[in-house]
Amino acid sequence: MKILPWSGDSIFPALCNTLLAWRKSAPDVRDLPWRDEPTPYHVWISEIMLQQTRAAVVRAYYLRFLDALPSVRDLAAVDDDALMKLWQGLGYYSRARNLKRAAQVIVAEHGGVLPNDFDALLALPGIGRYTASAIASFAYGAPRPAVDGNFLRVATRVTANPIDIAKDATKRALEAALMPSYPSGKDAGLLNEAFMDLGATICLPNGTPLCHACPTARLCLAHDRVAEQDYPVKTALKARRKEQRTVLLLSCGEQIAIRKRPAKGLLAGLWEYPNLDGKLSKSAVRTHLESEGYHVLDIAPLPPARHIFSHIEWSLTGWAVSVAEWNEPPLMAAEEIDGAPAPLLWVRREELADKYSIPAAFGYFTPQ
DNA sequence: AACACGGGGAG
DNA sequence: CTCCCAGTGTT
Repeated sequence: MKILPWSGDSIFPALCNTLLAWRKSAPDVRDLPWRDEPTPYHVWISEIMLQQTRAAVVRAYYLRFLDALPSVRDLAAVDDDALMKLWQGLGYYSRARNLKRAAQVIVAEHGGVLPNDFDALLALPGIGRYTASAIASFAYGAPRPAVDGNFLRVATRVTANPIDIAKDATKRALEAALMPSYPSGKDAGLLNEAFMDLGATICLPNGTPLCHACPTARLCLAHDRVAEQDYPVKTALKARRKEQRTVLLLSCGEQIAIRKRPAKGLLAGLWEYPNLDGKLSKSAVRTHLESEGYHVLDIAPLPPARHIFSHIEWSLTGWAVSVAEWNEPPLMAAEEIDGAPAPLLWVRREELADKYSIPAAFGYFTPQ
């Protein structure tokens, strides 16, 4: 696909002027708490949470997170399980781990304050070009475009540019093309907000964009051609692979068995119910557990479940298994994960809900 | 450049 | 079902 510069790029200065004026013209109709007091810490936390996550979902998480961890130093010292509990349900859990790692760097190397330099921000774990630009503009007034999905959609639509927005080169080129049109100071952040607000409320991704309400409609080339739906152009996503797993809700008296997932990969470091590859029958589950040394008292089927990740689809078969108490420790179902045994942890039900975060993919089986 | 990485809301 | 969201890190 043709690379920038694109003929429509001459629109960019007028686009930025129009969007900035639009953002300033009306009171902020969106109730977004991170806009109330845009300190570097607040902007940072919100921007990380907002990655691939809708603002409506983030709101509650954001408020709870800041209540629990009001400062960079609090974050740098947070307990890992408590951190995951705060993040449970947001997905992309490496964001939370990177948040803590970056906080420790900020305390150690930047006096506990987010750096105001774009390259210094970019060097922190979990902060890429988008987030570095967002922090630099919202919190420090730097004239930098924050190139996210909204920005890419608006920029390519207004200029009717068929460039593939999934390509990294596209993001770089548009960032460079828009940078000269960016103001400094408070307006830098307001202009980035304008791109996001337009993309979120008017220049919509699916269905029909609300061009009748769009401040940039008169200079939008896609609108002029009645071709709004043709933009943005994006390479198709790869098909998901399908996997079958069998989940065991293992109970012994009042205790439930969970185990920690490997530190790398899918749902890294999170707690899960023990589970096995494939779709196992009742008798296969019994045979497996007895070979591990358990005395199985009862096995009952749980409703089948499905969980969709961005790149995997799980079909889950669940069994509620009751096992007899034992006297000799080490009666552990030592499932091999990446060659290393993952011992089971037996916890009381109340403790499970209170302290351990079970990701949604296994949440279907959480006992009531 | 391609892929891994969650979960949910909307059409 | 499909798309995609205020993306980043790894290979």
